Amino acid sequence: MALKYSRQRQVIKDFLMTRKDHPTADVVYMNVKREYPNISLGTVYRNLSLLANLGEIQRLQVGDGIDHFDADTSRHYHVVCTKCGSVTDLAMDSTPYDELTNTVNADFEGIIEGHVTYFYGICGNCHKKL
Amino acid sequence: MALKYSRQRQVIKDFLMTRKDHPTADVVYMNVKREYPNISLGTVYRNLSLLANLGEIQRLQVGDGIDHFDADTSRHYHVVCTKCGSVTDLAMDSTPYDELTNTVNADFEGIIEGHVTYFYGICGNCHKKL
DNA sequence: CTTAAAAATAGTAATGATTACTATTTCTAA
DNA sequence: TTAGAAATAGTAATCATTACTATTTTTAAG
Repeated sequence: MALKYSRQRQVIKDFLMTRKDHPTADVVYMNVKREYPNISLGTVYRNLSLLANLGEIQRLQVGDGIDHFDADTSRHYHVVCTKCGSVTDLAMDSTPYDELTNTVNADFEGIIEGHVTYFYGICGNCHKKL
Repeated sequence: MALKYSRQRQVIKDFLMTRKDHPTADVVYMNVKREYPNISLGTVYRNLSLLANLGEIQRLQVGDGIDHFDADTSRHYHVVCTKCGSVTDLAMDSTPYDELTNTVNADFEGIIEGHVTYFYGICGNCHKKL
């Protein structure tokens, strides 16, 4: 099953690349619908999953039960605001990431391939409002 | 709404304390049903959520879309096996945890309260079989 | 030991994100 | 140009979890 070009997939990825707020499939759907009115929600889900599996985008499971997506595949962390639910990028070099993986691998009887970390707290915007 | 004792809640917590494999609500239900045949699935969900909110147990969202539960509320990490899906405890002191939180707080414009981390890889059992 | 109000339960229906299905349309290599 | 593979739109199904409601438990006070 060779991958075949699809206009819809391109539009979905293009849209995701314009956003830094890690939208859900439903948000992607509602926005893409504006320039592609008869796109199907199933198509959005299918392509987001496909792109995530190909490693072209990242799937984030931040704990609210809804998958979020990020077109930035470089290694970076995320902060989930416990007040407004926003998901924002966290600038940080990858040294702590590698250190943590190595520390854990040292005395684990299997193989640690990596880890996912989500930070929780009050985002900049909500903090200003207090 | 003061908390009132319930036999069901006690049985649910007692069962969870006997397990180290971080069972899902459905697994808890099936097991508790054996000694409490007419317990309801809704009761299991309601009490697991209640206990988690009270801080008496921990809810784990490991990425498989199903909530897992852990009666051990001490701070510790978990490894999710990418082969068999098992969730196992990881012995590690909390120094890396605090360090990571502090590192991130240093230049973040909001407030980081904590973070959740899940390690992914091959568990000890699956590793032996290779 | 009653009893009455609050809380919890069992059983069932509803919710909501996601996936599956299918007839039709779109891609693309020959 | 065309044929077969892949993708889509639209809809139905899935499945973990939550909501609802009549009934049962719990518990504190008389």
